[in-house]
Amino acid sequence: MKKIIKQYFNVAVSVDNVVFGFDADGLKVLLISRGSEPFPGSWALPGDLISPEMDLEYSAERVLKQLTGLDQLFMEQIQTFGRVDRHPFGRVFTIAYFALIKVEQYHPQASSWAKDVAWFKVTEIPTLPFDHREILEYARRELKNRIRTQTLVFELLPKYFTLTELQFIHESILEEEFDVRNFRKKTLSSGIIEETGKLQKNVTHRPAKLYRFNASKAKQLDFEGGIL
Amino acid sequence: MKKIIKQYFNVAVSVDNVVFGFDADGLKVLLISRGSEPFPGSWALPGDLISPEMDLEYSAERVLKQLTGLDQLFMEQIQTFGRVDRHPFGRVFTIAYFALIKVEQYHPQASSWAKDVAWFKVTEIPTLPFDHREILEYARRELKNRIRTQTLVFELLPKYFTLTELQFIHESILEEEFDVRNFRKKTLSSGIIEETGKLQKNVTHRPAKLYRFNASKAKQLDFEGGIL
DNA sequence: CCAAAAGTGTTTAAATTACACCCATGG
DNA sequence: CCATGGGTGTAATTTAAACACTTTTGG
Repeated sequence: MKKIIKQYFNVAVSVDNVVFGFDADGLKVLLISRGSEPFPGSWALPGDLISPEMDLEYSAERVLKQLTGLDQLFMEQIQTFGRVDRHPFGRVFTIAYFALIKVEQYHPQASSWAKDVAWFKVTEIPTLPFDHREILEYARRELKNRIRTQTLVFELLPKYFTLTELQFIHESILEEEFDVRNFRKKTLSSGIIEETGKLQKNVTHRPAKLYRFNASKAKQLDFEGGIL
Repeated sequence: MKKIIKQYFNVAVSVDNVVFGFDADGLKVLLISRGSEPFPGSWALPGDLISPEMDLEYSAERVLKQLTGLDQLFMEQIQTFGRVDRHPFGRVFTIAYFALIKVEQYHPQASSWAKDVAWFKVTEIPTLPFDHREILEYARRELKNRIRTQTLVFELLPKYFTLTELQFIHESILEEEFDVRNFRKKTLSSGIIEETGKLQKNVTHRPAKLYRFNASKAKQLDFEGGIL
């Protein structure tokens, strides 16, 4: 028993969060500027070693909150990365999560050892330490899959949104274009988004109708897949 | 740095493998009878603590080989489980993998601390220790998803198989029935399975044609999804 | 000749794709 | 009145679903 502890209970576990956000110029990822070893000064996924006393799910939320102030986000586990040499301090397994955020409604702020925090377009990511690049690419693929098979696109949109935004977000994530009329027909016929009667304000063109996701209708219809 | 080591490098990581097999009476899972603490004598998923010197992927293969003799199987990571109290010896994160096996072509044998090894129908699983029940159910759901989105059903079938077997395996995994004619139309039209000219032998009814998966054709067609 | 599973086509309904013009607003 | 993005319908094609009888073999 003592031998077992010595032989096996000597590794560490971390979580790394891939936080996706969405705004007028497309899909973004939240990175922090590291203020401690290893790799101080470099942009990286908000992640940290986790303490043995907390459940895994909760640890992921806590790390994110500690580094960025973000809380109460939609989060799901994606994959664990365990290459022997992925961390310079020793053997660290990292469990990657992704989180989806309504950019307008939260204001991430660096805290703890994070010196800064910023959104980066997914097409303009700087060099990342550890295997964070690999984790990010994996997360992007998973987001593609899950946007098609789960009803989670609304986690990225504000409460009121236009169909054009809904289409643009799908196009950004799936890296594919859709026909405007077919897209509208399909999404509206799902029965899970509804008109609000409101219109866009202060736009220099015909104002678009604002829609909202009807979660209770979705539940009632047993709607669980993607909207496309 | 020393503090960090003391504070974080004191947990363990294990892998647990959910090995799916398929034969005439349906979908099976391979379990071992545990010959060591904790839970000696109980049936469990073949899994074990892993050593800090090996890559994660390789650890999963190695644990499976050590306990059951099985090697060179198709394996994929599914999810990591990290409830604080899931292991009585301390904080153990476990990374679950699933493996798919052609039952006819391998003969699992208990070794190391596994005292026995046996196939159990997925509908007749005994009580399992740790959170193995939860892991198994998660693996079944993942298998359902992946059978529809990846070309992996052939990992469970022998080299030569009948279309009835192909249909039965889909029905077993997806827990859903399909129309014979529609099933055959769809699978054959995929272009990735081919007749071999061979027939079943020693059956007490009209012998079925034997087909085989044409992997190079699949690659050529960029066929990546499920066959249904 | 019987039992048991293999094998085979057509019709209907539903979903997907392709495609082009007018509308409402602010400046 | 112009620029900008919002908004709309129909026909053609493809895909999915429903459905019942004949064939081949071994015993």
